[in-house]
Formats: sequence, structure tokens, C-alpha cells
Amino acid sequence: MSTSHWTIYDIAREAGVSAKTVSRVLNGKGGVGSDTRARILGIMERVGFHPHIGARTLRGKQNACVGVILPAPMNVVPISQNFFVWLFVELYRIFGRNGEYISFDMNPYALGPHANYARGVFEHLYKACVVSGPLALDDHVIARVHDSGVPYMALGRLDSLPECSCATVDYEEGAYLSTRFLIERGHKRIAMLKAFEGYQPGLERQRGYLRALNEAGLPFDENLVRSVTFGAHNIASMVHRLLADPCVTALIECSATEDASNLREGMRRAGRTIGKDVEVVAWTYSENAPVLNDACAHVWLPIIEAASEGLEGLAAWTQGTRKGPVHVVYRPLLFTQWSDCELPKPKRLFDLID
Amino acid sequence: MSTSHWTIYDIAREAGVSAKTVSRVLNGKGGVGSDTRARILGIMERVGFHPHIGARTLRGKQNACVGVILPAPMNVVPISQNFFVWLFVELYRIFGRNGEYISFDMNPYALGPHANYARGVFEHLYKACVVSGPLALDDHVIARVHDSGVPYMALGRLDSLPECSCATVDYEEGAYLSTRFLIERGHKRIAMLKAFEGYQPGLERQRGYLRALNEAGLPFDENLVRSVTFGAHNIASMVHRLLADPCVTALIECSATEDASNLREGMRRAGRTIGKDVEVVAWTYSENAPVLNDACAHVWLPIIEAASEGLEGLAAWTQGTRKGPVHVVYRPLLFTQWSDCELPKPKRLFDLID
DNA sequence: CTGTTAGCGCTTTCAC
DNA sequence: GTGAAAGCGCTAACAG
Repeated sequence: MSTSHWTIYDIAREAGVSAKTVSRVLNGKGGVGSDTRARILGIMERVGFHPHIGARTLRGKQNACVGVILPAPMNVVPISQNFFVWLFVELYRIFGRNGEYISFDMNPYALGPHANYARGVFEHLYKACVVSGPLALDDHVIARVHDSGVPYMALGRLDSLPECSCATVDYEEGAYLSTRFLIERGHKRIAMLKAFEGYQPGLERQRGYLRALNEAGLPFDENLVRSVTFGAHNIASMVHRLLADPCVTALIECSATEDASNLREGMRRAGRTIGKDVEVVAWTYSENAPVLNDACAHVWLPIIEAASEGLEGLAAWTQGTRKGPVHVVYRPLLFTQWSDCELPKPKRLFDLID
Repeated sequence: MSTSHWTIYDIAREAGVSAKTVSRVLNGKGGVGSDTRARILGIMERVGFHPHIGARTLRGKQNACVGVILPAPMNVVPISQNFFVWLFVELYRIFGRNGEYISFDMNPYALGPHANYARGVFEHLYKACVVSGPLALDDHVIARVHDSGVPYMALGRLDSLPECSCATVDYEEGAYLSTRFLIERGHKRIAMLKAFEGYQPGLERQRGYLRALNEAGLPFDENLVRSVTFGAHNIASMVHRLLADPCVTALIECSATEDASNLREGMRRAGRTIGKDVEVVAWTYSENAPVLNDACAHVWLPIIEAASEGLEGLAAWTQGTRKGPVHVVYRPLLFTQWSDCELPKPKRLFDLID
């Protein structure tokens, strides 16, 4: 083996030209004779030359990777296995196939309180990034990402940054549709099992629920809205608590668990029978796929569809074929007809460990 | 906003110290007064300072990411969805939880013939890397990775590089056990449906098969060993072709598809009935899980277990708590007892697209 | 305990 | 068509 590590200067010396000429060839730029170019390419090939990506990003403007970041720790906001696989394949389709590095930052929180989820942007590692998850109401990082000029797209909105680049569904509308539907069926006291407390989608659910109540002139009782975390135990006991009050005749299940068994367990404990003394509207993230067969309606939240369009927008922004930011918001759809079946219990990506 | 982009010089000026002092604080090194350190940290916090990762890797020795690379294009060697999810979670557990970036290079081949699968190593992006798949027999890249000094681990061996850092199972032994078992049951003409033509694990299968035949003094007929690609059509027709010869009374299914339906279809076309006029040994990648209920034996290839140990070795090597290379080889296990059930048809990660 | 100097490998002026 | 020189932001070596 000759030199274990070749720089453009080594190549230049070998070719009898200057480093700048090598740089031009490396970047496929003009201003180099075709014989010189061929000679340089030959040497590069022979010695297995690769440019130092750090030096490149330091001097040039182009960073190394497309980043994927989780704006909340996974134990706070878990990620579903199916969604993750879908996202990964989509990232591959849109970015990876062109030879982009796709870089995941799963747990910057481990690095201490000063580290934040967008460090890949601020450290000049990412040329673009996907913020994959809901944003906290007090998030102050996304605004800095926005200002950095690096193309980005969040899978969620943020009231405090209306210009935020995002692809999401209208959770407020979903909650509004759910609540209005139950009101129209004559319910007066409607409980809601929601999630994402402290995060924007949690707030949006609350707003939609309130809007429907207000329109109908019904009072708001804060005890009827419960936020759950993602533990099974927690969900069952929250349902139990909500339905302990016999005046509560309806429940909106928009906790994002997509798993009916805990809900059923909670109803059982409360001595309730679905369809008899309680009606349920459930949210689903797959078109026409019921989460709960005996629900009186489902609301479909097309987050996959929104994310797909958002990723394409992000890719175009990254390539410069369009300007950012991206702004995709899909409307949810309420449906009352579906074929009888129960979806498999969804798995969390990191259920496997610890 | 003040300066949109702070360097250690800006911090140094603000703090009234030199850049070197800031660098020391940034890297948690000694030789800085505690008041100075606190002041500098305060400024960093206030302005949201992040070091430029490219500059860091250029000057220092530490690269940015843990890399995951596929040594063959995915259309040539597909990856199973279950294995991928498992690998991702494991990477998270071992590297991601410590705050490492995990960077995937899914398709460097798109960048032209000069690009190779380990560019992330040669471009000084990776501080460590996992080579996730079988190595081609004519692979010349892994040796350069080996020489680069970057900790790495391949999920497969390579004859031409015995010192290669790897975690794998002994495919040769698997083929040997399978063939010997069938010979002991009296079979003389044993067909083998293998995969990974041109890749090391394909060769290993062939070697184990030959070794068992030789030991028993049976002749080798090259028509009895067929390599398949991963299309369903291909597998069924290969099985058909192999079993067309009535003298063939046994089949080793080690094509890595883990899907019995194509095998059954091929047997049907050949007019064969399993257990009656043909016996099958099938390979499985899950402990005690049958791929084919009416096989006469299964061989379990503990690749997950090997990969897990290999990843831990790689992590230790990366942290410097042990020396490389890693060398983990698990032995396969033949078993003839299992509970009756059929595994779900495995999904390829990228079946979803194109 | 702290600062000065040099230089990592590349790209960007600007000159010829 | 090509080259010389400067400098990106950081850290290692060496002073003080």
C-alpha cells in the first residue's frame, strides 16, 4: 500500500497539476481539459480517493446527511413500529435512493440538558431534516431550525410558529367532528381520552372538543377530558374513571394507542357495555380500518398521506426545485361504515428493550 | 438575534479569553478556572452555541456518526422487515442511547461505479460501522475498511480476509448438518435450494453440502444445487425443476426466504408429496420456529444472537474498552421437534416500493 | 491556569 | 484552461 490517506494535494502532485484542478474534477465542474480530467479521474480510481466530508462541509456550503430527529424522548412519545418502517422506506425512496446518508439522532437528551434535538442542524451535519413527532407547546428549538436556513419539515404544527414547515393532519378538526357527531346523536356528557399532554396535538384535540361543545351550547367539564400516557394500565384505569359517572354516555378515544383492548378493559371495570349504555368514536390512522368494531363511528387521521406529501416537498426544497417552508395539512374524515375485523395490536418500536 | 452563527472565537471574545480556552471547556478538559469555565458555559448556553462537526472531525480524530451500510444493493440482497426493525432497535440500544448519530447509507451505488458501500468510512463520516449483509466473494472494499482503522463489523465472513471483523453463523456447518441428516436417513440424491450466489454464505452452503457428500462417499451432481433469487416465481420453478427427477428424494431448503408457500407450489407442480416421496430439511432464523411444518428437520441459524454479540463487541471496540477486530461465529442447530404452527410470511423491507 | 501558532483537507476568490 | 493564496472552525503542540 502506498499512502494510506490521499488528499487532493497528493492527487495533484501525482497528476502534475494544482489542487484546484483536482477540486474541479472532484466536483464535476468545467474548466479542465478532458485529458487532464481523465488522468485525474484515473488516479483517483486507482488509489481509491474519497474526499474528506468534514473538510468539505467546513469550507463549502453543503452538509453531509439528511437527518431524522425525534423532538421528544421515546419514553415520552413512543413511535409505532409500523409507522417507523413506513417512514424509513419513504426516506429511502425519496432521499436514500439518490445516495444520501440518512442519519438518525434518537437520543440527544442523553448528552445532557444543553443538548437539543436539532443539534444535527446546528452542528452542520444535516443538509435537511425531518422532525418526526409532535412538538411541545413550549418548544423553542424549532424556531431556531427555521431560522437556520436548513430545509426541514416537522410532522406536526406549532401555534407559536405559524410559518413552521410541517406536514400533519388537523387534530382540532378531528376532535370537532368526533364531538359534534356524538352531540348530534343526543349525548350531553361526552368524555375524551386524549394523549400528548403538553404537546400541540393534545391542545388541538382539546380545542376541537371545546368548539363543538360551544356550538351546541353545552358546558365544558374538565373532568371529562383525560390525558393518558402509553402504558396499558394507565389507559384502562382512565377509561374506568371517566365512565364511573353514569351521566357520561359517550367517549371519544383519540389517545393514539390504536389498541382497543385497554379500552375494553376499562369499560368492563366501569360495568359499561358499548352500544348499550355508552357510545364510542375511535380514531384510526389507517383508511377504513376500524380500531374498535362496535364503535358508532371512526375518524380517520391521514397522517401517512400528509407525511408522504411533506417529505416530497422537503426533498424538492432540499434540491432547490422549490422554496420552503412546506405546509401540508390534511383533513380527517369521519366514517360510520367498515368491514368487520379487528386490527392487530400495534407494536411500539422500542417495546423490545428495557 | 445577534450573530446567527457563533464560533469558538466569538465565544472567546465575549468571554475575554482565547479560543483555546473555549475549546477546552467545550471538550470538558481541565486547565480552566472554574469561574472562567462557568462564564464560558453560560455564554454558550445563552447564544445556543454548537461546535461545527465538520471542523471537529477535520482537525481532531473523532468522526461524527455510527454508520450502517449494505454491502450489496437491496434488489440483489433484500433485507427482511423483522430483521431490520430488530437491528435498528439494537443499534439504538447500544449506540443511539448514548447520543450517537446513526447514519444509514442505503444506496451509494446510485452515485456511480466509483462510489462504494464504505464511502462513509473513507469520507471520514463514520467513527464505526456495521456492514449489514453478506459479502461478495470478490469484495475488495472490506479489506480497505479493515485497514482504515475505523472499528467495523460485518454480518458475514469472507474467505479472502480471515481477520475480517465479523459476527455470523457457520453456514457451512448448517449445510453439512442438513445434508448429513438426510444421508443418515438413507437419501442418496439430495437437492439443495440455496441463495446468495456469488456471495460468501452461498459458497459456505455449497462447501458444507460437499463435505457431507464426500464423507459418505456420495457423488456430487451440480444439477442438484440451485441458486434462487428472491422472487416467488423463481423459487417455485426451481423446486419444480429439482424435483422433476424422480431419483431426488430429499431437499434442503436454505434459500433464506423463510416462506414455505413457494416451496409447496414447486412441489405441487412436480407432483410430489412431502413426507411421502420427498423429505425436506428447512432452515429457520428463529429458535424453535418451524418454516415448514412437515419438514423432517429444521436447522436453526442463530444470526440474531450472533449479531447482538457482534454489536456489543463493536461498541466496546469503538469506545476503546477492547481491541478489534470482533470475531463471533455461532453454530447452527438441527432439531426435529417443534410445536405445530406456521410462521407469518416474512416481509421484505422494501417490498413496499416500486 | 492560559494563550499563540500552525494546520487538518477542502473550496473560494482572484489572478494569469 | 489553470494556479496561488486565503480561510472555513476547530484542536494539538508548544509556550508562557
